[in-house]
Parts: sequence; C-alpha cells; structure tokens
Amino acid sequence: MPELPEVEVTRRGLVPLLNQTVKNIVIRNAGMRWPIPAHLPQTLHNQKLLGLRRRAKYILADFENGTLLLHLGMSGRLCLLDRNYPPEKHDHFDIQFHDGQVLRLRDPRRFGAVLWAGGKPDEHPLLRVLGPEPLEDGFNAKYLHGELRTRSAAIKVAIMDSHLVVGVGNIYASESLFRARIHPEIPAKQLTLKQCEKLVAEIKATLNDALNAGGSSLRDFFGADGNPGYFQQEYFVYGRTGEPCKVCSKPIQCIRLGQRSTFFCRHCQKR
DNA sequence: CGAATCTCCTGGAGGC
DNA sequence: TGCCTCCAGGAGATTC
Repeated sequence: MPELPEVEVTRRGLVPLLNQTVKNIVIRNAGMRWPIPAHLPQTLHNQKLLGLRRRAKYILADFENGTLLLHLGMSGRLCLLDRNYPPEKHDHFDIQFHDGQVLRLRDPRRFGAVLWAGGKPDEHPLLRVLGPEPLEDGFNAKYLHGELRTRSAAIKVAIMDSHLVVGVGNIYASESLFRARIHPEIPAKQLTLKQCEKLVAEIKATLNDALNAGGSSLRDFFGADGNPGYFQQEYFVYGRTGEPCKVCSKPIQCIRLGQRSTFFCRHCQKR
C-alpha cells in the first residue's frame, strides 16, 4: 500500500526517464479507478519528459504539451524496465521511450489512476482541493489547530483527510499518533496547540523516517524482476494487535475508526 | 459546512 | 484441493 514515502521514492526512481521522448503508449486495460484516456497514445507521441514532481500521492509527469497524473492506489507500482519485457497479468499501462526504457504500471486491484491534466495540472479538480504537503512549512501547529477547531471527528480520522493535510495514510496515522502520545479517538477539536505541535512534529518525523529507509533501497525497488521493493519498516503499533507495546509492554489495541483499522496503546495514549 | 456511509477491485488468509 | 467468506485500503461520490 504505497503511502507518501513510497510514492516519493517511486518518483525519484523515475529520474532516468527525464529528457527522454515517448515512442509509444500501450493501454492494456483502461479500467482503472477512472478510465485511462484513450487519446494518450496520440497525445504523448514524441513528447519529451521534462519534469517529475509529486503532489500528495500523485506523481506528475510533465511533458512538453502537458502533465500526466499517476496514482498508485493501494496495490499499484511503477517498474522502470530497460527493455520491453513481456507484460504480466496486471500490467495495465506502458510508456515506451525511444531509448528503450519502459515505464510500466502494474496494479492488481486497479485503485490507481492514469489521467491527463493538460497544461495547468495544479488546477486539475483532483489536485486543486488538496491540503498542504505534510513535510512543507504550510503544515504547522498553528494551521492544524485552526483547522481542527470545528471538527468533532476523531483526530485519527481528521489527519487522514486529504483536504486537511495530504499523505497521511492509515499506517502513518496510527504511527504518528502513537509517537505523539495522542489517543486516536480524541475529538479533533479537543487537541491543544501543544498537542498539535507534537503531532505535526511526529507526522513529519514518521514520514521522514520512512523516506530515509526507502531511499537506501532504491535499487531493489526498481528491479526489472518486479520483486517488491517496498521497505518494511519497524512499526510501533500498526498491525501489532495484542503484541507488547515497544515502550510499556502493554498489549496493542485495534479498533475501527472511520471504517479503518486503528492501532494504539491504551497505556501510552491516554484519552 | 461537516460527518457518515458506500463504492471501486483482487489477492491472500482463514474456516470447513 | 477446493470453495466460501472476509478483509485490506485511497479517496471520490453520495446522502443526510
């Protein structure tokens, strides 16, 4: 399940494609979250890739004539191949470049997306509504505290709302709250400015830790063999139901919040 | 405006 | 070995 760090590591792995020109596009299965636009082969033919950016969990591939949005959903991965290997079952989309490199999207569950955003990607409806990047200065305690003031939802649900802040998925929401010693069920509006400071710091630290762990495994990440390269992080609470808390040894709890599994330590994260 | 629920999809795990 | 059920989850759409 690619979270923001994995998406950023993926983006960095695509850098060898910069300044390469598209030879052709192959759409094997357009049935992603939204249909892959049928015009892409014509639109991108002979277009040079000028930039690779990330916004939230979207990768923005800037071509001469516009920007392609890529989203990995929860089971998507992008493989950078040095030639056109035979596609496998869930290889839905390729960009083949003139120098022989192939960018291949594999996504068994097809929650991902490939979309054409044209010349003004920042104004695309999917990007326009997004909150600040968690690792940038716009996401700070004052901002968070102000946004939470009117929200009665649980804090864990709130920080997973991409309109509030992007890139905090289910894993890192639980992890950040544990590290900030904040109970996931506390109504968001009850957080003090002090708690917001701690939470912001821990969200940034948690994401940075994952980013650093992923940066070192880039080579494996982009193997042509398609082996998983997602770095396995040591989690404090995620997926550790019943196991001892790494701080106090009490068993980790699992509850449902907003239809999502939520992990925490009853002892370390008081209400 | 906020909040709760529904939805897309398939692989993997567990039960029998 | 096979079949069934359940679960995972990003985030937009829908409804209240």
